[in-house]
Amino acid sequence: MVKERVTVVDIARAAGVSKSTVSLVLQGSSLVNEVTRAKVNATIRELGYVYNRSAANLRQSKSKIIGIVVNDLTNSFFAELAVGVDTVVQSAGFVQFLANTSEKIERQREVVASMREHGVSGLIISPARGTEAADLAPLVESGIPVVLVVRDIADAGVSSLTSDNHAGAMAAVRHLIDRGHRRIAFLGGFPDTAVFEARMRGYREALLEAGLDAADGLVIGSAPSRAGGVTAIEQAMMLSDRPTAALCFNDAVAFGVCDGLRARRLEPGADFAVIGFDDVIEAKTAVPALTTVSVDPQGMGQRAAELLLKQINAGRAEAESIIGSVRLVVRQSCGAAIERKTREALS
Amino acid sequence: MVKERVTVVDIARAAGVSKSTVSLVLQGSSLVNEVTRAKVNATIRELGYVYNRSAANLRQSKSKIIGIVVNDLTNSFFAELAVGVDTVVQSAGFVQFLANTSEKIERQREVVASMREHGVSGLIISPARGTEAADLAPLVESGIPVVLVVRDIADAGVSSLTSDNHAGAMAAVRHLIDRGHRRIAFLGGFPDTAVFEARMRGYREALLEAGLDAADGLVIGSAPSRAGGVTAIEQAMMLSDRPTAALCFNDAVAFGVCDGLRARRLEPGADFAVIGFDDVIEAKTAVPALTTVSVDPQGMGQRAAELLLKQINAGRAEAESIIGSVRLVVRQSCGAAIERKTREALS
DNA sequence: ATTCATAATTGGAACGTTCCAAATTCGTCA
DNA sequence: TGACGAATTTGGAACGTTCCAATTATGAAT
Repeated sequence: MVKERVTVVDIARAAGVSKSTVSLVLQGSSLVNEVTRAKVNATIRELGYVYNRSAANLRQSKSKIIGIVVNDLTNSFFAELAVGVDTVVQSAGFVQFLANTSEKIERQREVVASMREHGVSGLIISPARGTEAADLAPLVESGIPVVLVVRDIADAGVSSLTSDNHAGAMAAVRHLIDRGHRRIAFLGGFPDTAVFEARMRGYREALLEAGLDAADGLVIGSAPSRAGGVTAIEQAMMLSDRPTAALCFNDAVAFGVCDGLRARRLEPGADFAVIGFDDVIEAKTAVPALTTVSVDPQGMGQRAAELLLKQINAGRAEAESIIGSVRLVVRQSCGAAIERKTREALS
Repeated sequence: MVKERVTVVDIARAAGVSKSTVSLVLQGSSLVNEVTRAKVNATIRELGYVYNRSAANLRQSKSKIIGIVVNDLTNSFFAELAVGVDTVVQSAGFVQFLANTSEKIERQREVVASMREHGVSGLIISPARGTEAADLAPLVESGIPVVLVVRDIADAGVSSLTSDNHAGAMAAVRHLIDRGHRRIAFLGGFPDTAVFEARMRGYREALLEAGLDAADGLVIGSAPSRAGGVTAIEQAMMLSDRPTAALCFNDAVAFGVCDGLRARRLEPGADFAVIGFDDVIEAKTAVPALTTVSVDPQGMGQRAAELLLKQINAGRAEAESIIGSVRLVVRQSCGAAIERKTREALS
């Protein structure tokens, strides 16, 4: 049962042409006559030939592989990002190496090295916490296009695709203020990340703009996960002067906050307004449907892939930083004000 | 800026040894003297050499790549499965090609072909709906180990790792019956899949065992997603004789069912019992915490990877079918805790 | 018939590694 | 000193492709 490999020379011999001709057919060259092309293709099918990309890579040192490394595939935001990348990358005839770092910088070093050894022709990376420009230096030195997604790294000299976290956070908080909220918390996320910093800055700015003071006590960090959201809201509810609304670091945290509220017999949307960030796929079907700042992870993955492919094809493109715009999607979880108004109207 | 490649010969020249020696060092052979090894390693670092796996693959036709293809990466069950695979595969020095088929058989064909061309030394696949044994035939003929996960395919002649869907469903339904439920629905999932069939059979059998009749009307299919769960429960509630409990096809459906119940002002766990299947990571933090049949997706990914690696190392292992055991994790969505508390209060 | 342009085809030399058989060095023992 | 075995080292020859320069076939124009 151990079949030995069928190679181009086998095909060539069987079809009565030279291996060069077979190679030409394989790459769809227009140089080859229609009838020979047909004959060769027939032979290929007949002998069950499979193309050996390792060999091809060796000769023409450019592979059809791109790498994508994410810090937490378990988070559906990143899973969706990955499928976004996958769709465009696939249809461009590339294939993706996907690695998950679980936020561990050591693991990230390994996988990046491994990808380099495999000759990826480009890399999309959502870097683990604490990644520095130096970690990416070898890549850029060897001329491999890199695009950072979600998290930017200062002075890395590579392209990046982030979203307008600052504007998104401002829009969300303004909305809460418009609805009459005065004590608004910012819940979840690790404070030492650039994304946290940007969202928090937007939150602060919107508060100041409205003449509200941005007390530090209402900013409560946590793991950026559902479980983290639960603990963050618990902490928030222990405050002497409780908030009535919260902007959450991301949707996962927001769901956790909803869970935590229910555990206290508070109905999210009615008794407390919550807004998320990301607009993951579950946001619209959840009950109450989550008001959130839409980042469109899948679209982001697609754009990142397009950017990367552009750089790969261009040979050597200079770094560009794209800040994707973002929009507030108002659904039900921030409906506190409405409910209150209704209640007042009834009384 | 365009650095040309540093190769083993460059290292050899710089270190004053032959390329063979460098190669030996690279593979950590014990044949080479300690001091030369050190010298070579120093040179490697100094010149910034990066190993070229394409070249190595070409020579010793076995790569350090395994492929994993899943039918829906957006579903966190599969995302977790993928990270499970990733962890063990990484630490064995392999790297994974991950592809998402979005349940499209055509896409699956492409990605499998592509992986073959890249010379993966093994493949883990959760096949798209409608995959037949013939689709995998080329793989097995060329001696590439394949392990099916989650969904088995009859007569494919490859290893498979599934979970005991039948027993899990029975346990769940028995539990509901024990709690006094008599009208129990089976919600969600595509009826034309083996997994659906197995779970449904378990559901039926548990009902019959208890002398309840398994009316067809209580089995309602839908997309195996959160949105599908919403529609399924809506349909169930339109029945003249409504169910009081449901076993859901998977956790995503179960969450959707909870959403749908809330939309009707029914509290899952209190007014209606729901049990999921899979035990995804959110199941324990959701409110109410989801009672579910635990399948441990990450562990499943790990076991699949281990099985695959075993076969890769063994050269040619015969197919084995593993049916992972499964256990019911009782949390709050089936009303268990509440009932218990009530009972204690009464006594 | 000859010439010439164009279309098609083709050998061989890479690409960067591993593997094999053979060669070299080294220490030890007679 | 010579011989011998073990420990190291080393030249090629692969591996399966692509690319280049060169060759051959084709057909039209003279």
